[in-house]
Parts: sequence; C-alpha cells; structure tokens
Amino acid sequence: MMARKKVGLGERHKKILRFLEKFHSENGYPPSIREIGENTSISSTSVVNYYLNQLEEMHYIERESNVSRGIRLVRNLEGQLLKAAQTVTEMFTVPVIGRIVAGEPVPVPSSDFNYYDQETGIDIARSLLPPKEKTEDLFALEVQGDSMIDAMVNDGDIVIMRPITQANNGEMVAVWLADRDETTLKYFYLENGRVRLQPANPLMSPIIIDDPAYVQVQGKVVLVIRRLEES
Amino acid sequence: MMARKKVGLGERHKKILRFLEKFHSENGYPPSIREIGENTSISSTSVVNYYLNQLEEMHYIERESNVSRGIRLVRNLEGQLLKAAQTVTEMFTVPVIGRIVAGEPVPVPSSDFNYYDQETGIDIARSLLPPKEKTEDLFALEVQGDSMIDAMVNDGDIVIMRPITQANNGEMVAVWLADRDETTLKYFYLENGRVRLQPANPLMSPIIIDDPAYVQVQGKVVLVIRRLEES
DNA sequence: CTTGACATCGAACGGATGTTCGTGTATCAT
DNA sequence: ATGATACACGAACATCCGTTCGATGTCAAG
Repeated sequence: MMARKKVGLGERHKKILRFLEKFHSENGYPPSIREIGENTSISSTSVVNYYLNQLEEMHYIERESNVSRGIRLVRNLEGQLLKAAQTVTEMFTVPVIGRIVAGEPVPVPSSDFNYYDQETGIDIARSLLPPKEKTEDLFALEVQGDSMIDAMVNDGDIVIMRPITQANNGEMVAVWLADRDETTLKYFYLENGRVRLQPANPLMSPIIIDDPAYVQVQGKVVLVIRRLEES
Repeated sequence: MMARKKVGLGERHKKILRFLEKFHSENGYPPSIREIGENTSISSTSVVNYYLNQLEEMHYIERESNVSRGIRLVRNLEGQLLKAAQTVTEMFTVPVIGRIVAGEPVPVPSSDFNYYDQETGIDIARSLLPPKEKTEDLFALEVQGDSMIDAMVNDGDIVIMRPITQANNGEMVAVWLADRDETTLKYFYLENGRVRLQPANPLMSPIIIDDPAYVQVQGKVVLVIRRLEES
C-alpha cells in the first residue's frame, strides 16, 4: 500500500499469482476476475484487471480480451515456465494388475480388460517412454521373490509391460517356458530357428531353446521402476 | 444420426472430447459452449449442453453449473485419468548431472547448485516417492559400466539420489570407499562401530568395514529407473 | 505549492455465456 | 398402430463476466 514506485512483483502480484495457480490446479479452469478479487481481498474488479494487466506485461500470464476466464498461466511465482497444457498429457497411470513370479505364467490382461477399474496404478511420466510407444495397453506387475536376478530385477520392483505374442530380436520380453514351467525375463533373439534368451545380468549365460514352440512370449518389458523403502 | 440406442461414447462425444483436450492444451482455459459447437458442427448450444451432460455422466468431464467455461477434463479419449490440475504439481523433473562409475566418487551437486539450469532431466511422477520425500534437492545419475551388478543396477539405468553424508541403517546409499578407490551402492548398516554394506543382489556377500572413516556416504538412493531400448 | 504517476474504488454497461423450453424427427418395443 | 425414448434444433432468457469511466488518495519531484 506504501509501495509507490513500480518495482516489479509486489505482494499483491504474488498473491494473485498464487491464487491463479491454486485455483486452476483445483478446478481445471481459471478463476473469474470477481473470484480473484474475493480471494485476494480486492473489492473492485477494475483493480484486479489492473494487476492482471501488469502480470501480463511481466509475462507471468497471458490474457484474451473479452473472454470469460481468459487467463493463461505462463510462469509460476519463481519465474519458471509452465507447460500447463502439455503437462496434462505428459503423465499417465499404468494399472498394476498382479505379480510376476518365476513359477507362473505372466498374468497378461485379456483384450477386453477394463483398464479403468484397477484400484492400484503407478504414475509414469510420458517422457520416460519413446514417443512412438503407445500407452493404452501397458500394464504393470510387481516382482515377487528373488528368482529374477538374471534379469537384474529384484523383489518389489515394478515391471511395466506391453502384451505381445511375437517378439523382435533384442527386445526384453517375458516368456513362459512350457517345458520348465517357468517365467523368465530375458532379451529375445531368434537365430536359425532357435531361440536365444539372453540375461540382462552380464555375468550369466544365455538359454538356448531349440524348439520355439516351447517359448511362449507373453509381453515386452518397456520400463522397470525400483522404489527404495523409506526408513 | 441413425444410432437411436444409447451405446456409450459416440462419434460426437469423441469429437467433443478431442476438441476439449486440444483447446485447453492450446489456450490454458476451457472452451465455451458456443466455441465447442462451432468446432464440432453443432448449431445449437442446447445440443452441446446435452452432450456435455452425457460426458459428465460417463465421468469424462466435470462441470460447474452457471460458471462460464466451467468444464474440467477428467479422462481423455482413451479413458486415462487426467490429473489436469494436480499434474502440474504431481510431476517434477530431476536433473541428470552426470554418471555413476565404480572407480570415481559420486558427483554430488554442491549446495548452491542451480537446479533449473540443467539441460538434461528425467521426469518423475510425484507418487513414485513417499509423500514426505522432498524433491527439490534430488539429482539423477546414469550408471556407466557393468560394475554395479551387486546393486542390481545395470549400465544405462538412472539412479535418483538425495545428497546425504550420514546414513540411517537400512538405507540404500552410494558410498565412496577411500581405501579401495571405489564407489558402491549398498544397504548401509552401522553395527558395533563397524559398517556393513549389504548388496541388493541376494546372492552376494556383504562388505564389512572396520573403520567407518573409510566409508564416505555421498547420497541416498531413492529411485531406480530402467528404460528398455526401443528396437 | 503544483504536477504527474501510481494505486484503489464503485458504478455502469454491454457482451459472453449457460440453461431452459418447446418442437420436430427417427427408432424401437409392444 | 401407439407410446416411449433418444437426438437435434432454435429462440429466449437470466446471469456471469470483462471493460470502461470518473473520482479519490498518496507519493515523489520540481
């Protein structure tokens, strides 16, 4: 109230910015000018307008004239550029549908699996995957037991997979070995009619399967997440 | 137009959803009903209203009555939950500041490290970490080489860490072993004045260090990410 | 002292916006 | 055939909303 010189971001500017951020965060759309005023103790819409104009000049927001709630957040209080729009599509939830255990086939979801009903999911930033990788049919499994160390995955790790039945060479896949009653995660290579399953652990030897019929590809591994326990 | 039975997401629903997503993405605020109509070839605001009500019943959107542009996107076309608001705060970028190599100390950022200047970062969903885990000082390192298999991390894995100099028992830490000129990732236990460094790999034996002065704790591991290459 | 810049206010206005209502057409089941 | 339901339309209305205007107060500089 005593700041007479224009010195940049004043307290009222900050207060409005914080409110803009919070409101959009909670509601999915920007506040109106009256809502801004009510929540920042400004009684007149023209004063709110005045400050919004200044925030626009300082490139914290962008406004559309004569558009209700036409306010776009550009920077946050610390001046960081906000990718508000893009962020919406840059994270997704992968349903955790079960466990991956050495002695059982992978529980691959059926084609009519309802991806929205899962109660447990794991949030993944889209940028962790290649741009072309589709996300809709990904599923997550929790590793159970110590039997997957050749794949360098540990008890409790989360393995995110895509259901496939045909593998390309070099892909890390989950296969069910019918003659051994065993699930294993390995790099898949089809060479001269035989299958080579290469462990991720460089100290371990590959498995060679003469008859590919014994190798049931169940899914392709796209991501492994290990969370360390909070102690 | 011929579909008289109510069958769920119809073409018009999809068209509107796509437009909602695109418009919000580009403008930072939702479209008005007339804008929706103009862009989906619907000539009447009441028809737009009709479809928006249906999309709300199907939980793709949420609406606020009598609020201009009071539309919140809840799910996208594929049905994935959008955390439009929360996503802004539920994802963050961890700077990748270097590599973790067995023969060198961990490059821990200094206290005046500028976290915003890093060009390489890795996006992490906030939910992958415990709620109390602060995110501001986390840094990421890329594993180089095959020398960390006792920690079950592989060449190319991303290890996300917090700088600490004192470890609690049971924490997965990066330590610099001064007598061996070696960095290693292990579970830390201080027992009767001696340090036990337990490998994550259950087939491997612990290291016992009699003099804790030789154990320089450099950081605590909070998350490991393995991305499988697209082939 | 005056002047200009900045900040604050409320009232008023006109346009933006959402909602309701009634009508018409098509489809389906009985 | 009838009745019920779903979808599509335009008109009308009331409220929401942004903008403008004029007035007032404070401060700093000349």
